[in-house]
Order: sequence, then structure tokens, then C-alpha cells
Amino acid sequence: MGATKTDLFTKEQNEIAAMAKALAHPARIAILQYLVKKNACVCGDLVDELGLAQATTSQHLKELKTAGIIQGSIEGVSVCYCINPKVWKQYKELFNTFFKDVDLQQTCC
Amino acid sequence: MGATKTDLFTKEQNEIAAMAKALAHPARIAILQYLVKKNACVCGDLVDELGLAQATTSQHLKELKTAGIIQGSIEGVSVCYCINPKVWKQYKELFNTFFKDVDLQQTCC
DNA sequence: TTAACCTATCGCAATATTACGATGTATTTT
DNA sequence: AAAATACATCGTAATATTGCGATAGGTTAA
Repeated sequence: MGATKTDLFTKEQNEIAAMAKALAHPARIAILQYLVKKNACVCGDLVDELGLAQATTSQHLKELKTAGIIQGSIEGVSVCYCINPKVWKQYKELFNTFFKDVDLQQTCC
Repeated sequence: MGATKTDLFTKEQNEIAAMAKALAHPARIAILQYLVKKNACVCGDLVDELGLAQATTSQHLKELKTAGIIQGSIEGVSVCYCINPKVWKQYKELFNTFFKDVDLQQTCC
């Protein structure tokens, strides 16, 4: 046991959960917020920005890259990261759809 | 090691990450979608709906309840769950703010 | 070429999550 | 009161995540 039983759920449910998982760590939220704030490629200063060890930072960056929400490209001696606008939009839309309005007047039992 | 270093991040970053964590499992997405679809209190049929063991289902429900996004109330011999509209709205707004538009024209390095 | 620099990956330890059977608890039915 | 019902909690095993030191890999500067 211990592994998520993905086969029990729909593709969409697994997809939303996977997106949420990519966001489920404050370091990754911090990275994304930083990239959005800069609205440009950020080369190198992410390790200083976060306060985590270089190896740990790299691992979080890898997860975000695997999720597709950021992209990195080698620029000389360092690597530059930026938001992948297309995937960002997908996240935005999927969460928007998920959080569509529920009847706020509903009375619970 | 192994524990998230929450002290390195802002309250908001930890909050968003915690919300995302609550959504980071397909079973919990399935539960929420089901409650939204019914738009009412759901008593009992969640275990059958999910296909997971009763103990596992109960555990996921507890996580959602701890996160505040659902509420449960005892109704006779069973427990009824429904979306907490207020918290749902908070989630919606927080994610909306987080996913505010980025300049889709940005050119990456 | 060598040294310096930056990032990725490996290996490991600590902690967290997922899953389920067994059992506990509370309410209703008989 | 006893049995039935429904959910929660406990205990445990399997797996995943988090974090970091050490090291490997690739690029630039000397």
C-alpha cells in the first residue's frame, strides 16, 4: 500500500490532483511568485531567494519543470527559468472550472 | 530532515501550499466534485462512490474537513457532508489571485 | 588546459502520505 | 438490553516527499 490508486479515478481528477501537487509546497509557490513578479527569465538567484540548499532548490525546480509550469534554458554558465505561459493558462483555467460557483445559499443538514 | 521548512516562507505561501495539498489527491478531488454536483448534503454513499476502503475514505474526508473546505454533521446513524461555501469561495479567490494573468507575450531566453 | 562557476544528480536520513484491516464509538432498530 | 448500522480512529506496512552533503557534468574565464 501507500501508492495512490490512480486507476480508480478519472483522467481529469488525476490531472487536477497532479497540478495541485505541483503547487503543494511553499517553496514552489515562492518560486512561481518570484518568476511572475519578475515576469522574465531568472538566472541563478533562485537559491539565494529561497533559503534552501542548492540541491533542494534544484529538486523543486525540477518538479515544476516536470509539471510543465516552468521552463528552463541554459544560458552560459547558469540556467534561466521562466513561467511557461501556455501551461500557466491551463492551470488557471482548470482551477477556474473546478472552482466554478457553488450555490452559496445552500443549507446544510 | 524531511519536514517542510515552513518558517522560510510567508504566511500566504504556506497557505496556498496547504490549500493545494488538500486538493493534491484524486480521491479528494472526486469527493469535492461529487459534493458540488449534488449541491447538497451527501449522507453515506461516498464510500461506494469512491471505491476505496471505508477507513481510507474516512481519512480523506477528515483531511478535507481539517482544511475547512467541507463540513460534516451527524444525521442519525450516518454523517452528512457538504461543501463549506465560505471556504470554497476563499480557495477560489486565492487561486484566482495566484493565477492572475501573466504577460503571455513574454519571450523567454 | 586548468580553474572557477553553476546546476543537476546521487545517496541517504527524516518525515509524510496513502491504504487497509481491526477495533472503537455513537445512534437506531428490534 | 442486544443487535445492527455507519463512521472514526488505531496500528501498521508500503510508498512518496523533503532536505542536504557530496559529487558529477557542462560552460566560461584565465
